[in-house]
Amino acid sequence: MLLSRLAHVSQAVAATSARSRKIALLAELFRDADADDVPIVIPYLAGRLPRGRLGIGWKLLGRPVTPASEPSLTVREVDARLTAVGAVTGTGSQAERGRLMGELMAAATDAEQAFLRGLLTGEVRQGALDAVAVEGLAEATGAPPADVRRAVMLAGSLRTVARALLAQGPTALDDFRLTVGRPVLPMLAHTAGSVAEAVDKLGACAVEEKLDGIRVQLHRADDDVRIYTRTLDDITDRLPELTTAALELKGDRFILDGEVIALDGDGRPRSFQEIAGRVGSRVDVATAAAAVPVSPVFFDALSVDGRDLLDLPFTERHAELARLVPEPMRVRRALVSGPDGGAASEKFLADTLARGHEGVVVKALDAPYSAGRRGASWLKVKPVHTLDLVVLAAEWGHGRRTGKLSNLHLGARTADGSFAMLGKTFKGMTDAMLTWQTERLTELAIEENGYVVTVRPELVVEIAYDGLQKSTRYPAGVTLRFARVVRYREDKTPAEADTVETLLAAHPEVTR
DNA sequence: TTCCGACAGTGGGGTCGCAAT
DNA sequence: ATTGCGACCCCACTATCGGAA
Repeated sequence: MLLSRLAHVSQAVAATSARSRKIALLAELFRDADADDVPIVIPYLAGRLPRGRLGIGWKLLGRPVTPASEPSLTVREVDARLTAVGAVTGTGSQAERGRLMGELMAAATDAEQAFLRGLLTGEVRQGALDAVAVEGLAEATGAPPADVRRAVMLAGSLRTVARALLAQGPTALDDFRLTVGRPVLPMLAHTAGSVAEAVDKLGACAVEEKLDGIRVQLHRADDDVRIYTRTLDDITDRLPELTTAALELKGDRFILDGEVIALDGDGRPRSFQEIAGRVGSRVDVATAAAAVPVSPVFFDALSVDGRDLLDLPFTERHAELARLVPEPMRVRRALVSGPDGGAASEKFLADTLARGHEGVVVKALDAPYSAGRRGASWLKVKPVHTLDLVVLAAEWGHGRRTGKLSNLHLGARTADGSFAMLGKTFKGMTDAMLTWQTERLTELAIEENGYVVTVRPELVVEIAYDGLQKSTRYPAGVTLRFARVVRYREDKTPAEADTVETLLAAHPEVTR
């Protein structure tokens, strides 16, 4: 199959907003793909490269290359050439990778170049990623969409399922079962405004502490232990503590879901930054482990003794977990229901925060494990802080925000009356807000360089955020975590904006 | 040779708009 | 009305490479 066909379909998919039409377009293409094309075509059309590290980003894509006038590249040739790019390492590799990329781009037409560029920078923007590709695959093969989705969750890979499905037809789906040693996409949570709201929605539920660390899925088959991240990366070698912990459990075949955190001498959780740094260290693991030893804390069991627990209610899965994993290695929880459930869960949240954790996750006791989905039966609740900050600048948006000033640079007042930048945000803006702020900020502009519009610091905006973290990037030495716009405060002047001083005082643990 | 900046690729994430149910 | 998905981009961190010191 020619790459131009992919590029063309991708454009057509991007041009329609109807989900059903996107699915039909993808299905048509999948039907036409050769067996050998399938493992390439499917992920490409889902907006992802089938292999891992390429070492090519916006920089090494380099300057525009004169496009070919006629399409000639096949998807298999593209895949082979990209694989070759990824294989180049060592001294001089950046230049060589850039050169190979340039050659590939020169062989591509204008439309193909645009598609490749999007693929490599992760900006396909066709409004169809994995989930829509799954529907398309179902339509192309006549398999029930729910079964395809489930197979993808269990295989942890769209590509694998696609290949089997197109080669053998719908019966191939029966082979995808939960298997110890093969990771499944983890279940995710929605956000609720308060524990009362969450408990009210879910009925009988467990309120569990939410730990601010790295999500892990632990597999043990006899002496073989594997650890996977949320995106199914194998990080077994980076966390030897977890292998040790897994081998000490009274069972030899299981899959557990949990979080990795690090505790200080007093048993209080260390910062997310420290944990993420530890888990990200893969070259000198011993040194990293000595500096930040981590411990696993589990909250769910997906498989025990070869029994698939995914479809069992949480109550039963947790009973299995409790049988296998001793108390300190499980998250703390409280069972609540009925009219006084609200009060009990509020107290649990307060206690959890007092112990230094992030918040709670409220989980329905009767719900199955919805692998790979943001299930409605898990609701996280975290305290939200707000600040009144001043807009210092804004960046031009992309995609559906093209032509709108989008990403705001946020500043807090300092002692000398100037403003210190604390971070940026593009979240929380409605379309109306985007239009309004583009107009207003253009009026306040004092400088523009094509990307950033610097403005007179006159506009006050209320910002919600989850907490402070240390920063080497910003002058105050801190930045906001998950900042988002709540509303503009036209009733406030910049002189009434919050100060760096009060912000630091509100989060003493960060600078201590 | 060593150091440092830039880039790539991980991890963590909230909210909006639209289509479909 | 509600749900699911994709788009919008943020932060920090580590690893790697290339060029400056």
